[in-house]
Amino acid sequence: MVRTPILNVATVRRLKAFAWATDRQVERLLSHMRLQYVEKRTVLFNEGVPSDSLYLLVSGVAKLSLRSPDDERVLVSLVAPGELFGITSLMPGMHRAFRSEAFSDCWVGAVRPEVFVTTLLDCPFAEFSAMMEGTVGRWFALLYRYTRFQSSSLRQKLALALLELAQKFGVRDARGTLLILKLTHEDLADLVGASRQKVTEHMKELERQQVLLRDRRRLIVHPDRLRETAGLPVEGK
Amino acid sequence: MVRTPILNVATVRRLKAFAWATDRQVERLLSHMRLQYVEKRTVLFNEGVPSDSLYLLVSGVAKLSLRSPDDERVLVSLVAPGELFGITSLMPGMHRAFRSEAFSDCWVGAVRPEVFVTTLLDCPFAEFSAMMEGTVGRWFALLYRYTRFQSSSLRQKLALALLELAQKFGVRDARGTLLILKLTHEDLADLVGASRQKVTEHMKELERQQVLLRDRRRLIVHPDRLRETAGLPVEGK
DNA sequence: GCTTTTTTGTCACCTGGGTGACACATAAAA
DNA sequence: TTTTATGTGTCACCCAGGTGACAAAAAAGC
Repeated sequence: MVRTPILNVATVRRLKAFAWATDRQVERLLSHMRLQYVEKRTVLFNEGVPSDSLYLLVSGVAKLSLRSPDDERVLVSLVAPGELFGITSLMPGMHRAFRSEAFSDCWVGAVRPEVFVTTLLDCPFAEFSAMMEGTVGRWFALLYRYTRFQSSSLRQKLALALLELAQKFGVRDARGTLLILKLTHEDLADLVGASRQKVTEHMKELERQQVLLRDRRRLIVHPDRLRETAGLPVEGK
Repeated sequence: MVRTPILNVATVRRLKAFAWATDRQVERLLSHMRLQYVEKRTVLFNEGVPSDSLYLLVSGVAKLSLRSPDDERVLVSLVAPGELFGITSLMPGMHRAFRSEAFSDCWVGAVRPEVFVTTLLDCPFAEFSAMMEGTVGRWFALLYRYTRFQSSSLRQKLALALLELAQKFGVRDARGTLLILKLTHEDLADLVGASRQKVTEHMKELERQQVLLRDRRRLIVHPDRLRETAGLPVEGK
């Protein structure tokens, strides 16, 4: 049988979690936290599902991972005791970016993000949440792109990078999405971490496959086809 | 001559920045924002320097980059008008993670992070800042590792990953830093996005070079030497 | 217009790391 | 103990993508 750990202020301090909070705040937070035992290899949440809880790892090791286009698992990070995870729950309506599962047997504490914010910060959740999205939301998107890069071919990386650019700099056009940027192949190479020559080759190929086209030195891309070549799920499919 | 843009509530709304804030809040924020013109290729801030300002890109395109071990520039991201950047300033004492420079001629607005937080959130900066660090700080470290990965060899990626693990799971030991984790080469391979076989080869080699050693199935690493093989600046050098 | 610089396209060649295969070692289960 | 599974070490072979080199095309200066 597994002994339930004691979760009090002293334990939290030892874990070096919530270092900035006062004892009273920690106490209040703990009173709202439900402790659960998660057996090795059990999935705590899956990527893509709505995120309604924030987790504190009390003991054991947790694992964050991602399913790549070619169906491999990318291990994004290992979570140590004392760490908070599942922080997509702090941004409004955001879905889980990664899957979380127990790497070893774990004890985790779960709280509702609203409770977390209001007890520790004394500020309405909706406001804090909007603020987070406005400031770190984009950083999260970057992390997402980079973790995807891990297991992608150059072609896929290019598609991923172009998709991001289309979101930021794209305007609708009769022929697709026009990027209001003059980018050289070298810029793209720096963005995906590849050589200029290979980028040229792949861009030619993408053009041939009608994934994108060029009007003088401006790019016009076709987001759906980019998603396809990037190995992402295509909208409405 | 360059015409100074008008920065008022309407402009901000058009840029879709601070969508969650009220008109009054935006007005107050703008009154504290100093607008500046940044010519193409000019560096706004460098990686490693203290971060004391938060920026809003008003027009043009900005660029975030990183210097890799072998002295190349990794283009991390392009910033579009309406985006906030320089958000390390929202975490206490954090230094700039990336260099920012103008990709094209830009207009940027700069605010002090304290002003930003207190006008938009009505909560003491120190508290918000600590909260940010406690929640998204680790995510930032992840992004940092992944951007470094971009231009690294497998050996360097391994060193980088092991350093992160040493920070999270390491305890001091007579022989170095002991990782209190049982990791297989396959786990490491998933973490750095490589094949199990090559990881085995490189781990053997690192062992031979006394960068790490193994006690049964536990790793003992030497952080300084890891930093060296990862191509990071070594402490106290 | 002409000249200079920057970008693009395309080679041939090299290398780091992926793949499959298989022996050996270690651990867990019976 | 023996059996069975799970890691580790090491091959030989292949391929995506890096490198250098150079010509053609486009932009930018003048």
